[in-house]
Amino acid sequence: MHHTPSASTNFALPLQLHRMTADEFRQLEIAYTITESPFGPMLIATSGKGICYLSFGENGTEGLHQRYPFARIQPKENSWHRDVKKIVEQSVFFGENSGPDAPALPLHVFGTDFQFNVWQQLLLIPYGKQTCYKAIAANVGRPKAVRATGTAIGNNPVALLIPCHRVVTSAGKTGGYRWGIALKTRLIEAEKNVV
DNA sequence: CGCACCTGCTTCG
DNA sequence: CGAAGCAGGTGCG
Repeated sequence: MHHTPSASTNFALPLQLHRMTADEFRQLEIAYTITESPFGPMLIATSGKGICYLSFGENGTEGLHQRYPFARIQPKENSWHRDVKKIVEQSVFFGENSGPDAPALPLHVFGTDFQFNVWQQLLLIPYGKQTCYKAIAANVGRPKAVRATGTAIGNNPVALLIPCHRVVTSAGKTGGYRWGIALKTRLIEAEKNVV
């Protein structure tokens, strides 16, 4: 029913997951852009070390400020923002941008050990595939913590690139989604309609 | 700080 | 449908 996440895939975005230290978390300088995307308004935010926040359907910075309460946050576009925008646009038509010009993107996220482990597992789910919460829980060594895993997935700060939309219930239902179940369904469908 | 209590993108009976 | 199960957050002493 579900697929075991695998590290090898033809559609692998060159993403590097960096863990934010507590110190960095307190001294954060964040630049963000809000732009239109095929999936509605998208907010992209970066620290000095990588993409630290990506959300849909937000037209303000409430969520960003809530996530990084100590950060200095200002609207300012940089090349990482443009790379993300390009990836999201191209992915609709060509799958993940895995060609020779695929930009290597660093992600910079803050979370507990448990959360970080869960998010790392998400990056192993191939484009167009799905797995279930139970499988992720097992993969981080906490087979019974399925519900906690759902919560951790829901707290993923970087939507889409950390593909929490590829996790569905064991029963094959869509499950929940922080940015709305409708969007989750759309993202899953979009990944199906690609060569 | 320590602890009781509550809430979730679940799962199983 | 309810209970199990568990990480994280909150609030109170």
